[in-house]
Amino acid sequence: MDYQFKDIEQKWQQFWADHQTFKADNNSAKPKYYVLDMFPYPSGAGLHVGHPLGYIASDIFARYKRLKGYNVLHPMGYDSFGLPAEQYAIQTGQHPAVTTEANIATYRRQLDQLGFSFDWSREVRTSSPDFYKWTQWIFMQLFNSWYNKAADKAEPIGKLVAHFEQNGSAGVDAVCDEEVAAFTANEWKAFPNEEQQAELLKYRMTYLRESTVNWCAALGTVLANDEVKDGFSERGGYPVEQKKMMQWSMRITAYAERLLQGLNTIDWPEPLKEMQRNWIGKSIGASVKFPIERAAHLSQLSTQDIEVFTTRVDTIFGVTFLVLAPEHELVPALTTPDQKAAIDTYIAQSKKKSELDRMADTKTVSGAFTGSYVINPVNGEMVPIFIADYVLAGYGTGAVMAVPSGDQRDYLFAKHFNLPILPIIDIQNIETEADPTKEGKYINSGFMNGLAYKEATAKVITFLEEKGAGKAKINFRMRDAIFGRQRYWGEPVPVYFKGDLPYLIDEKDLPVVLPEVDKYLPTESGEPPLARAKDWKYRPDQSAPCKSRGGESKQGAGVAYQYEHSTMPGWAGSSWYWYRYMDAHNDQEFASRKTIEYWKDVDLYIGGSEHATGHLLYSRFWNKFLKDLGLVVEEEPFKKLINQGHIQGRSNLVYRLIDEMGRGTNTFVSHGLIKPYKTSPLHVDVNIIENDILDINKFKSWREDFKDAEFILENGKYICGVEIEKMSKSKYNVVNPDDLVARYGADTLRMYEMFLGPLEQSKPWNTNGIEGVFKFLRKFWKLFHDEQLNFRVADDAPTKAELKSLHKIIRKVEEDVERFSFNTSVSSFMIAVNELTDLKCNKRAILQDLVVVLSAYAPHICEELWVLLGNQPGTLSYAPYPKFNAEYLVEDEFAYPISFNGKTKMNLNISLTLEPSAIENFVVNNTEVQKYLDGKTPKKVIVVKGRIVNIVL
RNA sequence: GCUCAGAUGGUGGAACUGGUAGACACGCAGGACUUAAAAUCCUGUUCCCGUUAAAGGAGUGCGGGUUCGAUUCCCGCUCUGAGUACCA
Repeated sequence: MDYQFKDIEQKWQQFWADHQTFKADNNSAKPKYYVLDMFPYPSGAGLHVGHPLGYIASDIFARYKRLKGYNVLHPMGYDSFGLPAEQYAIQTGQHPAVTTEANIATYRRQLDQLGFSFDWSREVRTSSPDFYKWTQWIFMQLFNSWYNKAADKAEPIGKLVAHFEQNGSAGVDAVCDEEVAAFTANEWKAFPNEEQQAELLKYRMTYLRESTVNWCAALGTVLANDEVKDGFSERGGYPVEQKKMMQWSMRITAYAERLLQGLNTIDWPEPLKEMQRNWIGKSIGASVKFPIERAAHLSQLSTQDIEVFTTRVDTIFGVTFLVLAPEHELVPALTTPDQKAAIDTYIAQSKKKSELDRMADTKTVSGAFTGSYVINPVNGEMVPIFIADYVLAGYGTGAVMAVPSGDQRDYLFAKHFNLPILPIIDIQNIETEADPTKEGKYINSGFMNGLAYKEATAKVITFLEEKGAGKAKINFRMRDAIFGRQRYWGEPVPVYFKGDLPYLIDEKDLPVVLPEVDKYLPTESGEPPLARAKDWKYRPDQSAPCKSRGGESKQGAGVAYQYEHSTMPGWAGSSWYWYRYMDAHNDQEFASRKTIEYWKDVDLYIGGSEHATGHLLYSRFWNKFLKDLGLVVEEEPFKKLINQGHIQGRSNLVYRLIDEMGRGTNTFVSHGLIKPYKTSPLHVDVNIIENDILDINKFKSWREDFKDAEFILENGKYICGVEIEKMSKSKYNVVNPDDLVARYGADTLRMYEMFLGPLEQSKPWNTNGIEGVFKFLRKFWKLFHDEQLNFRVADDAPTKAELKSLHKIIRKVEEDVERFSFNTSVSSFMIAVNELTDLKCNKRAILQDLVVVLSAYAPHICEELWVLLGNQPGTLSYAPYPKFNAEYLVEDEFAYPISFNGKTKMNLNISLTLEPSAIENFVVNNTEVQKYLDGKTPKKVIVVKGRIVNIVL
């Protein structure tokens, strides 16, 4: 039979599904290996040809590891909460669950036809109540925990309460809100419960507080920093403004240092680690308090000082002014009556400036004087206070000490406002710009004069600490993550309110299921969509008895409390989902201790780098938290991570001739001939084009108005123009895997996607060349068949040449897969099959091993041939990978390249047993070499055994 | 601006620790088979000069350097892509 990929692929996909061939065992004597893909959001558009790239790579790896004798966990699921389904629901009234279900069905069909070896019995969906029950449960653990800096880990809140009861707030070293109260043990015990709860909320790992959020009015929701790009929402591109709101937050900053340090222990791409480091943004410096000069108008001011953060506390004698962000809370109080007008104007001005303007315009210097002064703690000098929008309210303390001699922004500001610029290091050159040098000795710096950078910094910090005016401090750029979204299609937060205070619902009442609503929009009063749910209230007294506490059932008319109306953000479910795959159907725990101890962590994670500062950071955070509570065993969840590149679209263009009136005609000019004509380019469906040549008939029937189109051809063909851009429907450049599978089969598509180039490289999709892979598979099929296409393999002993081809590929694939170089293995498979075809090899001893080696890449055709070879159906996936034997590759001769001054001129066959001196002798006396030598004696002869001979003339 | 990644034929790419640059494939050209097409097979294909299948020369973004020998290492630059942005 000929290679009937359609029948073969359907048959084996069915077989794998029926026999659960890839079901992983939670208990095995084999070593474990966990291969994970970033699970997709099931969008309505389905998969395009770029999506499976990473899945194909991980599938090859997973299949390879099975052959190598590992117990492989390779699951798949759906990150199925998200905005598009909700937007669609708003437009159509269709429940997001319905849309999501339909989209998942499409995804599943598309994934299935590519022959992935997923263990579908473990499928997860973040929007399913069985799953989000545990997302809510983890939220509850976060609510019930605080971060103990002394232990450097999160601990149950009960431990903190016990401390309060014993010692009051003294001796607590926690990561918490800034304005926590100080109290004794007795005071604590005397607090009413509400006050205790309010105080505890300032310590919890997830907490409620008023924060400035990115509010997107068009989407009716709050966005995370990484969902905002240049002042616009990443999704939809709507304007985003700053707004103060009560919001759930996650105390990820507690883990800043551990998140940073952990990066050194994991095998991730360096650029990705760098992105996380920048995001965490650790800077080591000092905080300094500048006492406010007590001018008459400041008598009412509550605070004594202005605190700044600086990384160059050594330059403090060079401070000639202070700058506050316009939004700084002390600005109104500091402003003197005669400066009030100027300050108000400036604040109004900078408020008007959008985020975008502020970024675009970094050159113009602007600011205003408050009229007030502070005292420099090191020398008692009066320092004027300005406001300017180059200081950001959200970073550090929102105030900086300005050292114009060392900082360029301060320098420009000083020039503009005619403020003094004081050099503080002897070698500083501040003629035209600031000089931030750390070399040289200090001058104009009081007790630091004559010192070098290191001693000076140490000395000034000691001085400030003794005076109580400052201390060494580490500052992080990373902020706590806002955890609430004013949307419908997300996990409900398992919290209800008594007055203003949040309380967790009882664990036995999990999951809090998303209620039905009439519309998926915010209410008229601006409440989130969940506020629309009718009679959606929590009645703690009516909830069923809790067995673990042995409580009694109290039926009756309990008080009804309001649930939290915001839902969790998109990253909630994806921050722990890999644990659920370990034990996907457990209804007692998010995953059992036993399975977690077995699978531990993800050995290989493949996905896009766009998740660097979102999903991948939040996942590490939750993992560390779960580790602190002893719920999981590893500090880092993803041991090794590979970023697959992005597949860009490759658009094809036709060129429509424009007539004298400037109107488009129905004549199209081939790309190579457009120069003399006036044309306008037009996107054309890439699916009616092959090798950039337009199929004219298909073009005519593609769109009604082109049915009478005429063409100006070159060499009888219409050649299209090419442009690389994003893959999108409007550009007609979307290539659907379904079409390619129908035409060439999944095995061809899988191998072609790998053949395209290195996995980690981004590249435009180009279907040109897929034929080469298809031909290869047919050639492979033919090895097992005679001229009449009857299956025929011989049991003869293989020849040396055949064994050499086989063992070359056995070793090559091992090496390539281990270093994720899938493209080079595909080439090597082609070479092997070309060689065996030339050798007319149809020996079972060779072909059977070749089938095993290729099966990771092209599983369907290999399963079919495996059975034709007489093996049990379904055993191929767990067959042992053939053992490489170096003996078959041993050569006794090598064609040494002979080069003169590094230029290769010829090759000479020389025995590999010869030693360098003998080789030199042989080469120099060779008549051909003599010709090149032309009677001269070589200055030097370099011989590298088994590699090269270089003759220096 | 800063950080990171990259640049090799007409195209995708290969060359793993410095050792025959262009493997493998696409495309193109020519040929075989065929009434024709598809499929298949064969030959050629980095560029320049040139021919009897000669013999040369240049060549991995640009300019230097180290080395017997550099796509690979070092220095300086150009361009492309990604991330980030007044971070004190």
